[in-house]
Amino acid sequence: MSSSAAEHSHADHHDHGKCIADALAAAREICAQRGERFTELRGRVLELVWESHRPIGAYAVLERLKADGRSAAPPTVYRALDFLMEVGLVHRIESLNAYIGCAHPGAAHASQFLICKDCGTAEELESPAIDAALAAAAGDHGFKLAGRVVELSGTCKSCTGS
Amino acid sequence: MSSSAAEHSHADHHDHGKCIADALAAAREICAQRGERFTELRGRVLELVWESHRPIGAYAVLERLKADGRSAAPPTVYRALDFLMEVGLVHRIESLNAYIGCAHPGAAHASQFLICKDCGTAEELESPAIDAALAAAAGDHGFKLAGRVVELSGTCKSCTGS
DNA sequence: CCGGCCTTGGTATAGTATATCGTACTCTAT
DNA sequence: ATAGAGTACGATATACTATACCAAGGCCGG
Ligand SMILES: [Zn+2]
Ligand SMILES: [Zn+2]
Ligand SMILES: [Zn+2]
Ligand SMILES: [Zn+2]
Repeated sequence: MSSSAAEHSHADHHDHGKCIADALAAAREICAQRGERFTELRGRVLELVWESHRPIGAYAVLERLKADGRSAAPPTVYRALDFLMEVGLVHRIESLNAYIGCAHPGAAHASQFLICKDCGTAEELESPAIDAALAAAAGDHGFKLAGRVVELSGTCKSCTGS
Repeated sequence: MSSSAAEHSHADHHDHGKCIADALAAAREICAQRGERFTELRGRVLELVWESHRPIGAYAVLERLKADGRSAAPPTVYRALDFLMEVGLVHRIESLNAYIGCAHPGAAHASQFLICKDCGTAEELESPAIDAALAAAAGDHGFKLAGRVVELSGTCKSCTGS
């Protein structure tokens, strides 16, 4: 396995394997509850998204699928990603055209992302204060709020220190 | 000139021509102050962005440039858009891969967008409350904030009424 | 006028996403 | 079991978005 320098630079250098396994187990659970099929392909794509542990592009997922020896094309991965987003297991980062595993799947939530320009990580927040401010602003303008894209870029704590 | 039904559905059906003229005049002023060259091409691109009066894609701008009889290619429009964003005359909407004229150019500002899924308009806000909430959340996580992408989708006031 | 810098033209290519069609699988109801 | 409906996947083609690169022309300070 390979580990980039950026990955090692992080303070919370958790057990990556457990991290992924937990995400997959939770995903299986959630899909079962919702009566959705958590197929082998979908599981593998989710695993790949979590393995990167930072936002990963659809075509990067595709390459890794091919590296498995599996036959795959763009629609293969986009379908899987669309499904995973639908179920709430994956988020799309609009400003990066990339995807990342949801840190708190299972419950509907409006999240925000802190995207480090140095190490590439994207931390998922669920700040009620931000969401309240967004809802208030929308309400002030008679806007019926449906979707939120909140992506903050800058330098994360770990990268600032070094 | 053409006007779509969606455009007409809006309550604040302002004088479009004046709207564009004002934006161009302000742009000329700002570029002069900053010692930047507001060339014919850049002016035309800004004009086209404002003409659409909702987020417009780079390739849509390109088509309109060609319709002028001008020779143009993708880099032509991307260079102009990059310049206009640099100077703060245009914003990019990440979730749409599109561009829109800045409603309050000249001063640095963090803005948010209310994007109507029905009529396609994108209203630019500058909510201090939202920005404060974002800054607070970033600070809580030791994140040094540099860029903000806040794009809310839903249904605008005009479209909700009808 | 010269030389440097910025702007633009032009071509090629990279990167991201979807349309479409056919096949295989899964589940369910007869 | 078998038929049928619905879903998921394979495969090909294409659309959409963005950048790399080099050449030519315009502007401006010397
Ligand atoms: Zn999430
Ligand atoms: Zn970092
Ligand atoms: Zn603005
Ligand atoms: Zn609307």
